[in-house]
Amino acid sequence: MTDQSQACADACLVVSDVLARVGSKWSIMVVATLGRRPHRFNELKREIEGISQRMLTLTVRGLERDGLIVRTVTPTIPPRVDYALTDLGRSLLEPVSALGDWAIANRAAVERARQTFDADLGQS
Amino acid sequence: MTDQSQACADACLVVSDVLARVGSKWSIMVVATLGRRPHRFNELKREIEGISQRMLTLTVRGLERDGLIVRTVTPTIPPRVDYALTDLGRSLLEPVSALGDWAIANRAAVERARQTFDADLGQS
DNA sequence: CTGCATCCGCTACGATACTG
DNA sequence: CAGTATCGTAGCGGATGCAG
Repeated sequence: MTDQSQACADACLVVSDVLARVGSKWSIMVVATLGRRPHRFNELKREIEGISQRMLTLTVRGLERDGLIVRTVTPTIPPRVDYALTDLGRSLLEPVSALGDWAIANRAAVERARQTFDADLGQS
Repeated sequence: MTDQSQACADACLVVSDVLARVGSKWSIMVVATLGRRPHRFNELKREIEGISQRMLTLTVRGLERDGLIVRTVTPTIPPRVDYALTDLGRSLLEPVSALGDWAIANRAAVERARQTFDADLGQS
């Protein structure tokens, strides 16, 4: 392995680590939803259509563990739990938005590439 | 679902789609490696330590399908296959680098948050 | 050298039911 | 309301062997 690839491997491990969390199916939706305003557990569940209660729990746990969101418990009856972005979470929103802009700007190109690829596959 | 969350869901689906590809364990490494210069199949395999042949094949197929990399076959004996970024792939490198910078800049904060979280878990 | 096919374990995920 | 627990399944990903 070259020095250059070693340096890349080092950086890539960190980046992969972040991407493993941010890139997981639901994390980005939770972060984006909380980016608008804080939400309660079931508010998140309702707004993020299709997510199961289990996955929402696991997702917010992971995000909280990484310090991207905070979980505020109000021990009333019924209990109330609010989730909100931390400063760290908000700072993540910026590069993620950049990636989001890329995705939206190039969605057509990607879609075309896929159709071409799949079509050529049929000819082989 | 509100109009706002509907608009988010729409955008998030696209973003998730991109992240599902880019965020997969090996894709970013392949893109980053090809970002430096084109590589042959086994060059990639050697530089990206830990990747299995199967996953490298699947990863480059996926990236090729999405139009992010090109696969050039030279039918000699032994056969030679080169992979390189497309313009689309290079344009992706920019927002991904931004995310990479964030990851590197905040790796310590995330690591600290995790340790704190895990420590508090033991107390509960 | 570059891949594809097969087998197989593992874990992520969804559905459901139960608790404080 | 906000979870936890359990179970079943499906797909990811590694190891190996074969082919062009």
